[in-house]
Amino acid sequence: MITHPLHKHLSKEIDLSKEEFDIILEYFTPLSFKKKSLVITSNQYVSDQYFVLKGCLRTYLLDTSAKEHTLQFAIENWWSSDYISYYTGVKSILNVECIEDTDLLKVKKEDLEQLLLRIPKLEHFFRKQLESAFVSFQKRILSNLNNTAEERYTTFLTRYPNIEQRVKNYQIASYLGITPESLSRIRKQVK
Amino acid sequence: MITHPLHKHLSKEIDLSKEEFDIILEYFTPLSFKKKSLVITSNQYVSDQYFVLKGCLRTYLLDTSAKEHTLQFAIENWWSSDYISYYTGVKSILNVECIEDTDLLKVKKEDLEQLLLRIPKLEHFFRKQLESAFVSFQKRILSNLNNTAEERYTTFLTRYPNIEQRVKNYQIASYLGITPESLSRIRKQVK
DNA sequence: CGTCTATTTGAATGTACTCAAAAGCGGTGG
DNA sequence: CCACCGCTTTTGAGTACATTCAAATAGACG
Repeated sequence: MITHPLHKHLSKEIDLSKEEFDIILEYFTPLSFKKKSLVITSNQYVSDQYFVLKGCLRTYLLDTSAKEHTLQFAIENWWSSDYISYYTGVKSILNVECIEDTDLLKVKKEDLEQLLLRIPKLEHFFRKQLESAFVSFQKRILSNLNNTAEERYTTFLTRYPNIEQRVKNYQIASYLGITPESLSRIRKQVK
Repeated sequence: MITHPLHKHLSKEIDLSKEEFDIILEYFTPLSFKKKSLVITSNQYVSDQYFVLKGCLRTYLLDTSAKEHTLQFAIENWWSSDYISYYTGVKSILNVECIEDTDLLKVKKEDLEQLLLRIPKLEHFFRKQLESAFVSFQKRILSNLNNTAEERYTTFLTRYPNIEQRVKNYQIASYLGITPESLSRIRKQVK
């Protein structure tokens, strides 16, 4: 019987014995953050990624006029990081903040690469993970090109179910690329 | 001395002997297309991806009002497919057309997966490939959220250098998410 | 209960869009 | 080589829609 959330999550793609999973788990460090604290800030070299056990993260860009542009939300069983920095080695331009009190599992890039060598099945998992992340970002670009803000909003609600209660509307607006006022008017229409 | 374009391309990430590359090459089928022909059309199951030897491809979505939305261009040494269909197994929604007479190397998904087992280094290559594709799509989303159409246009020109001569402006407009008329006015500004 | 933050509403502004027409460009055939 | 045709780009005018700014309302939290 699989009880650990990360074990459950990995099991969607690969079979792992209790023993294998225990090895994996040793590579991860549990961390707890209070609401509003920042897990990643801009202008750093990011060498970790995070698995969300409980809570909710938001990844956003702060532009030159101090406006926030939300790239991604991450709830339970999602992964998060500044992947631009993580993968390419440049300094981060993104911030990752906790929208709620949040429990994370952190893993260092180097450690993960080692772990992938030790447990090759995991490499398969992370390739699949990347594939689906790639696909969902492609879909988002198509949605930006093809759909109105109202359509994107309803798509958002189905993609992040039950997230309205957890996330501020102005944060959703900044994900959709519109102002809070525009989202407010869209929400009035939708009803 | 490495002469084959695909060998050169793979060598940016991994070392391959002539013998190894010859094995790899057997998995690929050369194809030639005339300008304006479609490599992939919507409503199919896509099980191949393509490496561009010569020419230029454009991947686009045709919406309900018959407008085209360009997801990607692919010139020499780029890969192309409908990756949403390829990775998730759903029917394609995208079209891939040849903007010029184009020479491709085609590889079947099943064959590629086999090949990855046979030559594990290649798996590393394709993971890296996915990572950088993922990163560039994240950047594009951020750019859509953060930048004006004019900024996105100049970014586009640096990301696809020397492509202006090869691609119609209305196709660039459909990549940027604006009308050809708007792009025309932007181009007038930029000068 | 009061304060701070988030959301809604309204009015004015601006930016990108649509539609229509003209100009430019490239390829083909006479 | 030139003239024509089709396609692309540009230009202009009117329109629609999202934005900004400001103010009012609603909600959350100590």
